[in-house]
Amino acid sequence: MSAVKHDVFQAIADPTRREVLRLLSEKEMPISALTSHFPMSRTAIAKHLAILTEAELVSGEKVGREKIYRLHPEPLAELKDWLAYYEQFWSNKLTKLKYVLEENNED
Amino acid sequence: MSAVKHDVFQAIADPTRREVLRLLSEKEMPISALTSHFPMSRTAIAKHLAILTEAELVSGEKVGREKIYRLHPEPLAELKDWLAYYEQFWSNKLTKLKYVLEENNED
DNA sequence: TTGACACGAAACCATATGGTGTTATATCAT
DNA sequence: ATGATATAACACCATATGGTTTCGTGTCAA
Repeated sequence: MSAVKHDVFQAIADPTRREVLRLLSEKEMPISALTSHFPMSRTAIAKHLAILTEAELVSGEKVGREKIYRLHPEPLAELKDWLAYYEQFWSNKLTKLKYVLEENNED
Repeated sequence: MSAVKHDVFQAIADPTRREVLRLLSEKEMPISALTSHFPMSRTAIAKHLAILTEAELVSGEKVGREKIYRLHPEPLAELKDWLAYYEQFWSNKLTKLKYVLEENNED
Protein backbone atom coordinates (compact mmCIF):
# COMPACT_ATOMS: atom_id res chain seq x y z
CA MET A 1 0.00 0.00 0.00
CA SER A 2 3.05 2.21 0.26
CA ALA A 3 6.69 2.42 -0.81
CA VAL A 4 8.08 3.39 2.58
CA LYS A 5 8.42 0.90 5.39
CA HIS A 6 5.95 1.36 8.20
CA ASP A 7 7.17 1.51 11.76
CA VAL A 8 5.37 0.70 15.00
CA PHE A 9 4.28 4.30 15.55
CA GLN A 10 2.52 4.46 12.20
CA ALA A 11 1.14 0.95 12.58
CA ILE A 12 -0.77 1.74 15.77
CA ALA A 13 -1.96 5.14 14.57
CA ASP A 14 -5.07 3.67 12.97
CA PRO A 15 -8.01 2.63 15.20
CA THR A 16 -8.86 -0.33 12.96
CA ARG A 17 -5.33 -1.67 13.28
CA ARG A 18 -5.40 -1.24 17.06
CA GLU A 19 -8.64 -3.22 17.15
CA VAL A 20 -7.04 -5.92 14.97
CA LEU A 21 -4.20 -6.17 17.47
CA ARG A 22 -6.66 -6.45 20.34
CA LEU A 23 -8.62 -9.20 18.59
CA LEU A 24 -5.44 -11.12 17.82
CA SER A 25 -4.37 -10.74 21.44
CA GLU A 26 -7.43 -12.78 22.38
CA LYS A 27 -7.06 -15.46 19.77
CA GLU A 28 -5.17 -16.06 16.54
CA MET A 29 -7.43 -16.17 13.52
CA PRO A 30 -7.59 -15.94 9.72
CA ILE A 31 -8.52 -12.80 7.80
CA SER A 32 -12.18 -13.66 7.30
CA ALA A 33 -12.72 -14.13 11.03
CA LEU A 34 -11.09 -10.76 11.64
CA THR A 35 -13.14 -9.09 8.93
CA SER A 36 -16.41 -10.17 10.54
CA HIS A 37 -15.66 -7.70 13.36
CA PHE A 38 -15.43 -4.67 11.07
CA PRO A 39 -17.78 -2.76 8.78
CA MET A 40 -15.39 -3.01 5.86
CA SER A 41 -14.19 -5.43 3.21
CA ARG A 42 -11.75 -8.28 3.64
CA THR A 43 -9.44 -6.49 1.22
CA ALA A 44 -9.27 -3.47 3.53
CA ILE A 45 -8.39 -5.68 6.50
CA ALA A 46 -5.77 -7.44 4.38
CA LYS A 47 -4.07 -4.10 3.77
CA HIS A 48 -4.10 -3.26 7.46
CA LEU A 49 -2.59 -6.67 8.16
CA ALA A 50 0.12 -5.96 5.59
CA ILE A 51 1.05 -2.78 7.46
CA LEU A 52 1.02 -4.57 10.80
CA THR A 53 3.17 -7.30 9.27
CA GLU A 54 5.66 -4.70 7.99
CA ALA A 55 5.93 -3.39 11.54
CA GLU A 56 6.37 -7.01 12.65
CA LEU A 57 3.45 -6.75 15.04
CA VAL A 58 1.67 -9.71 13.48
CA SER A 59 2.71 -12.71 11.44
CA GLY A 60 0.63 -14.94 9.22
CA GLU A 61 1.07 -18.66 8.77
CA LYS A 62 -0.52 -20.44 5.86
CA VAL A 63 -2.49 -23.51 6.99
CA GLY A 64 -4.24 -25.23 4.14
CA ARG A 65 -6.28 -22.63 2.33
CA GLU A 66 -6.34 -20.37 5.38
CA LYS A 67 -3.72 -17.95 6.64
CA ILE A 68 -3.72 -17.70 10.39
CA TYR A 69 -2.58 -14.38 11.83
CA ARG A 70 -1.22 -14.00 15.31
CA LEU A 71 0.05 -11.20 17.51
CA HIS A 72 3.75 -10.57 17.83
CA PRO A 73 3.94 -7.86 20.53
CA GLU A 74 7.72 -7.48 20.90
CA PRO A 75 8.05 -4.37 18.67
CA LEU A 76 5.83 -2.51 21.15
CA ALA A 77 8.98 -2.30 23.28
CA GLU A 78 10.11 0.59 21.10
CA LEU A 79 6.94 2.44 22.02
CA LYS A 80 7.43 1.64 25.68
CA ASP A 81 11.00 2.94 25.60
CA TRP A 82 9.92 6.09 23.82
CA LEU A 83 7.22 6.68 26.39
CA ALA A 84 9.56 6.02 29.32
CA TYR A 85 11.54 9.14 28.41
CA TYR A 86 8.48 11.34 28.92
CA GLU A 87 7.59 9.89 32.27
CA GLN A 88 10.27 12.04 33.85
CA PHE A 89 8.08 15.03 32.95
CA TRP A 90 4.89 13.58 34.27
CA SER A 91 3.56 10.89 36.53
CA ASN A 92 -0.06 10.02 37.15
CA LYS A 93 0.26 10.95 40.79
CA LEU A 94 1.96 14.30 40.26
CA THR A 95 -0.38 15.23 37.44
CA LYS A 96 -3.43 14.70 39.61
CA LEU A 97 -1.87 16.77 42.36
CA LYS A 98 -1.11 19.57 39.94
CA TYR A 99 -4.68 19.61 38.65
CA VAL A 100 -6.02 19.86 42.19
CA LEU A 101 -3.76 22.80 42.91
CA GLU A 102 -4.75 24.56 39.71
CA GLU A 103 -8.43 24.09 40.49
CA ASN A 104 -7.93 25.54 43.94
CA ASN A 105 -6.23 28.60 42.49
CA GLU A 106 -9.18 29.35 40.26
CA ASP A 107 -11.31 31.00 42.96
CA MET B 1 -4.71 20.51 7.97
CA SER B 2 -7.60 18.11 8.31
CA ALA B 3 -11.28 17.99 9.16
CA VAL B 4 -11.08 15.15 11.66
CA LYS B 5 -9.68 15.62 15.13
CA HIS B 6 -6.27 14.09 15.65
CA ASP B 7 -5.67 11.85 18.63
CA VAL B 8 -2.47 11.06 20.47
CA PHE B 9 -1.79 7.94 18.40
CA GLN B 10 -1.88 9.87 15.15
CA ALA B 11 0.04 12.78 16.64
CA ILE B 12 3.08 10.70 17.55
CA ALA B 13 3.03 8.69 14.31
CA ASP B 14 5.18 11.25 12.52
CA PRO B 15 8.96 11.36 13.25
CA THR B 16 9.08 15.15 12.87
CA ARG B 17 6.36 15.55 15.49
CA ARG B 18 8.17 13.19 17.86
CA GLU B 19 11.31 15.27 17.46
CA VAL B 20 9.28 18.43 18.14
CA LEU B 21 8.04 16.88 21.36
CA ARG B 22 11.59 15.95 22.36
CA LEU B 23 12.86 19.46 21.68
CA LEU B 24 10.01 20.99 23.68
CA SER B 25 10.76 18.58 26.52
CA GLU B 26 14.17 20.23 26.82
CA LYS B 27 12.99 23.80 26.61
CA GLU B 28 9.90 25.71 25.59
CA MET B 29 10.45 27.78 22.45
CA PRO B 30 8.74 29.63 19.58
CA ILE B 31 8.15 28.19 16.11
CA SER B 32 11.21 29.72 14.48
CA ALA B 33 13.54 28.23 17.10
CA LEU B 34 11.92 24.85 16.50
CA THR B 35 12.16 25.22 12.73
CA SER B 36 15.94 25.73 12.89
CA HIS B 37 16.25 22.07 13.89
CA PHE B 38 14.53 20.76 10.77
CA PRO B 39 15.19 20.77 7.02
CA MET B 40 11.76 22.22 6.26
CA SER B 41 9.82 25.46 6.30
CA ARG B 42 8.33 27.26 9.28
CA THR B 43 4.90 26.67 7.77
CA ALA B 44 5.43 22.91 7.80
CA ILE B 45 6.40 22.99 11.46
CA ALA B 46 3.39 25.19 12.20
CA LYS B 47 1.14 22.50 10.74
CA HIS B 48 2.77 19.82 12.85
CA LEU B 49 2.28 22.04 15.90
CA ALA B 50 -1.39 22.41 15.01
CA ILE B 51 -1.78 18.63 15.04
CA LEU B 52 0.11 18.33 18.32
CA THR B 53 -2.09 21.09 19.75
CA GLU B 54 -5.24 19.24 18.63
CA ALA B 55 -3.97 16.22 20.52
CA GLU B 56 -3.29 18.55 23.47
CA LEU B 57 0.34 17.48 23.60
CA VAL B 58 1.57 21.06 23.27
CA SER B 59 0.15 24.47 23.94
CA GLY B 60 1.22 27.85 22.61
CA GLU B 61 1.17 31.12 24.50
CA LYS B 62 1.43 34.39 22.65
CA VAL B 63 4.09 36.64 24.14
CA GLY B 64 4.51 39.86 22.22
CA ARG B 65 5.07 38.94 18.60
CA GLU B 66 6.24 35.45 19.52
CA LYS B 67 4.20 32.38 20.35
CA ILE B 68 5.96 30.16 22.85
CA TYR B 69 5.18 26.47 22.62
CA ARG B 70 5.59 24.08 25.50
CA LEU B 71 5.13 20.39 26.11
CA HIS B 72 1.96 19.13 27.73
CA PRO B 73 2.69 15.40 28.23
CA GLU B 74 -0.45 14.32 30.09
CA PRO B 75 -2.27 12.89 27.03
CA LEU B 76 0.54 10.35 26.70
CA ALA B 77 -1.20 8.57 29.58
CA GLU B 78 -3.66 7.19 27.03
CA LEU B 79 -0.76 5.62 25.18
CA LYS B 80 0.67 4.26 28.39
CA ASP B 81 -2.66 2.69 29.32
CA TRP B 82 -3.04 1.20 25.86
CA LEU B 83 0.43 -0.28 26.07
CA ALA B 84 -0.13 -1.64 29.57
CA TYR B 85 -2.74 -4.04 28.20
CA TYR B 86 -0.16 -5.69 25.93
CA GLU B 87 2.41 -6.15 28.65
CA GLN B 88 0.50 -9.19 29.84
CA PHE B 89 1.58 -10.82 26.58
CA TRP B 90 5.20 -9.79 26.85
CA SER B 91 7.66 -8.33 29.34
CA ASN B 92 11.12 -6.89 28.76
CA LYS B 93 12.62 -9.51 30.99
CA LEU B 94 11.02 -12.43 29.18
CA THR B 95 11.77 -10.93 25.80
CA LYS B 96 15.45 -10.54 26.64
CA LEU B 97 15.58 -14.09 27.91
CA LYS B 98 13.96 -15.35 24.75
CA TYR B 99 16.42 -13.44 22.58
CA VAL B 100 19.36 -14.89 24.53
CA LEU B 101 18.02 -18.39 24.06
CA GLU B 102 17.51 -17.82 20.35
CA GLU B 103 21.05 -16.53 19.98
CA ASN B 104 22.41 -19.56 21.78
CA ASN B 105 20.51 -21.84 19.48
CA GLU B 106 22.13 -20.29 16.45
CA ASP B 107 25.39 -22.23 16.71
C1' DT C 1 6.86 56.02 11.22
C1' DT C 2 9.31 52.91 8.91
C1' DG C 3 11.27 48.72 8.49
C1' DA C 4 12.33 44.24 10.09
C1' DC C 5 10.66 40.33 12.50
C1' DA C 6 7.42 36.52 14.00
C1' DC C 7 3.69 34.58 12.86
C1' DG C 8 -0.95 33.27 10.52
C1' DA C 9 -3.68 32.16 6.48
C1' DA C 10 -4.50 30.63 1.97
C1' DA C 11 -3.71 28.33 -2.34
C1' DC C 12 -1.44 24.78 -4.29
C1' DC C 13 0.96 20.17 -5.15
C1' DA C 14 2.60 15.23 -4.99
C1' DT C 15 2.13 11.22 -2.65
C1' DA C 16 0.14 8.31 1.10
C1' DT C 17 -3.85 6.37 3.15
C1' DG C 18 -7.98 3.87 3.59
C1' DG C 19 -11.29 2.19 1.24
C1' DT C 20 -13.82 -0.18 -3.00
C1' DG C 21 -14.76 -3.88 -6.71
C1' DT C 22 -13.11 -7.45 -9.89
C1' DT C 23 -10.49 -11.24 -11.12
C1' DA C 24 -7.32 -15.12 -10.37
C1' DT C 25 -5.47 -19.05 -7.81
C1' DA C 26 -5.07 -22.60 -4.50
C1' DT C 27 -7.50 -25.87 -1.46
C1' DC C 28 -11.09 -28.63 0.48
C1' DA C 29 -15.46 -31.35 0.22
C1' DT C 30 -18.59 -33.86 -2.61
C1' DA D 1 -14.10 -33.29 -11.71
C1' DT D 2 -16.93 -29.62 -9.80
C1' DG D 3 -18.15 -26.25 -6.97
C1' DA D 4 -17.62 -23.66 -2.80
C1' DT D 5 -14.20 -21.43 0.16
C1' DA D 6 -10.12 -18.57 1.51
C1' DT D 7 -7.21 -15.50 0.14
C1' DA D 8 -4.12 -12.94 -3.00
C1' DA D 9 -3.42 -9.45 -6.65
C1' DC D 10 -4.75 -5.66 -9.19
C1' DA D 11 -6.89 -1.42 -10.76
C1' DC D 12 -9.25 2.29 -9.15
C1' DC D 13 -11.00 6.28 -6.20
C1' DA D 14 -11.65 10.11 -2.70
C1' DT D 15 -9.53 12.26 0.86
C1' DA D 16 -5.65 12.97 4.15
C1' DT D 17 -0.95 14.11 4.77
C1' DG D 18 3.20 16.59 4.47
C1' DG D 19 5.24 19.74 2.16
C1' DT D 20 5.76 24.28 -0.69
C1' DT D 21 5.24 29.49 -1.89
C1' DT D 22 2.92 33.84 -1.45
C1' DC D 23 0.71 37.34 0.95
C1' DG D 24 -1.22 39.70 5.06
C1' DT D 25 -0.96 41.35 9.89
C1' DG D 26 0.53 42.57 14.42
C1' DT D 27 4.64 43.98 17.16
C1' DC D 28 9.10 45.72 18.38
C1' DA D 29 13.18 48.77 17.58
C1' DA D 30 15.43 52.60 15.29
